[in-house]
Amino acid sequence: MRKLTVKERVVEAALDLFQEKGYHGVSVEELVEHAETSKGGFYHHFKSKDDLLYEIHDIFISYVLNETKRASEQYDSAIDQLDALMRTFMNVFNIYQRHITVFYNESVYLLPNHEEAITKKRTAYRKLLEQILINGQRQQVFRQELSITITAMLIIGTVNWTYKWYKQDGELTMQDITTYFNDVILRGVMTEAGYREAATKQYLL
Amino acid sequence: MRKLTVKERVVEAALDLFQEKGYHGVSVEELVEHAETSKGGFYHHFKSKDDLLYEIHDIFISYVLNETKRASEQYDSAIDQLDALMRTFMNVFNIYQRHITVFYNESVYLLPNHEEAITKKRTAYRKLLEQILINGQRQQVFRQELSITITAMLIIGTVNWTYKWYKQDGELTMQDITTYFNDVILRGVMTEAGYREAATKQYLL
DNA sequence: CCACACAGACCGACTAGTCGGTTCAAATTG
DNA sequence: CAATTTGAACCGACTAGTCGGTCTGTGTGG
Repeated sequence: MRKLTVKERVVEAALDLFQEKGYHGVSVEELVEHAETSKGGFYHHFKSKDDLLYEIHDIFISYVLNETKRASEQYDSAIDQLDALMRTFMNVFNIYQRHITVFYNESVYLLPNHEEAITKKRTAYRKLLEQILINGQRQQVFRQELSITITAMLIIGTVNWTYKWYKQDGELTMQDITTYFNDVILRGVMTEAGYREAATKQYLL
Repeated sequence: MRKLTVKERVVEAALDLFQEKGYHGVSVEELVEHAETSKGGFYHHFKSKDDLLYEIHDIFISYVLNETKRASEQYDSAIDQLDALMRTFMNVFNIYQRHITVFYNESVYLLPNHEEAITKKRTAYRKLLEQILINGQRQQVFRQELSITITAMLIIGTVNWTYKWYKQDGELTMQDITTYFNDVILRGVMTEAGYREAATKQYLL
């Protein structure tokens, strides 16, 4: 385990403190104390307190976006793609839950200054999911009468909300949760043909 | 339309401003200006700025809790109950979307001071939903292998997340959205017997 | 005249960000 | 290889401003 840089220590401290007390509940003073650095050190690496919040967001959203793209490109079947997307997102919880929590709690304060950069990546992610749903309709495995937009929102809502209640040391693992989610969502969106494919591939309980 | 009281004007102003700029993005100064009152007026009605945030939350959660209880008590069938719960929650969006937005965005800052009061009502709501799912399993209309906890979280996540993207003046009405949500979720959780009941009752697309 | 609703000047605590200064390791030079 | 230079990393006292909350005063309806 290599020694952490100051910048990394600051991010670590921020994740712990922001998650607990919120962005506005933690002063830069308190932050640098936990990170075992100083005000000077902090402002050497970050333009502002706001800038730190943005970086935390970007670390996480970039990772999710890349991983999801990579994962879904490995498959042709929309059912496989949807499963991959879900698993990818749920996997990053184990690494990035603190980032996600901080991001969703504080995004109101972040938006005015970094709106463009944020919206871009979030839209890209939504499009990725919507494309999978469209693929599924083309492949006749997802029902034609589905609204792409609303279905996408249902899925995003389901996975995103997990940050509000998932506990890493709880009795449910991310594996379990994803399996359940996939089961309910797939059954909810699939056609008969899709059902047969998913059953064969053991996606259902 | 009767004249609004100072207290009501403050709450109205808070909902508009907090939704846009967040709780910490709005000073009491700015708030009372928008509400066309003064600091004295504000502190005559509220113990603190924090207290206002709590009231906003309580107005909304109390309403949802009562309405949901009332709605689900009207039915014996778990399918009807789940539909009623969904419709109730989605309906309050048209009245309380601003409350909900403020509440979820700022709940981190609210918790330390009002933890007990908040947790109580939120837990009550979750229990209500879980009980409906259990009823459904007893009635053999929801699948036995469902995890009550995870399914409840999927549903709560789906409906709660709506505050992030639903626009009152958008092309989708809350009616449309709820119908889609119900369709996907019901298909996801039901047994064959449940499917026949729901189809008869026109809950599916 | 008194209780209540409200006004707004004021206070004190707190905090984001600055800035002159220090350290130290690596690059440059003679 | 020592002597010297350089500059990035880091420090922390300080500032300028903000903002939640208080307090005294004032008008008003009963």
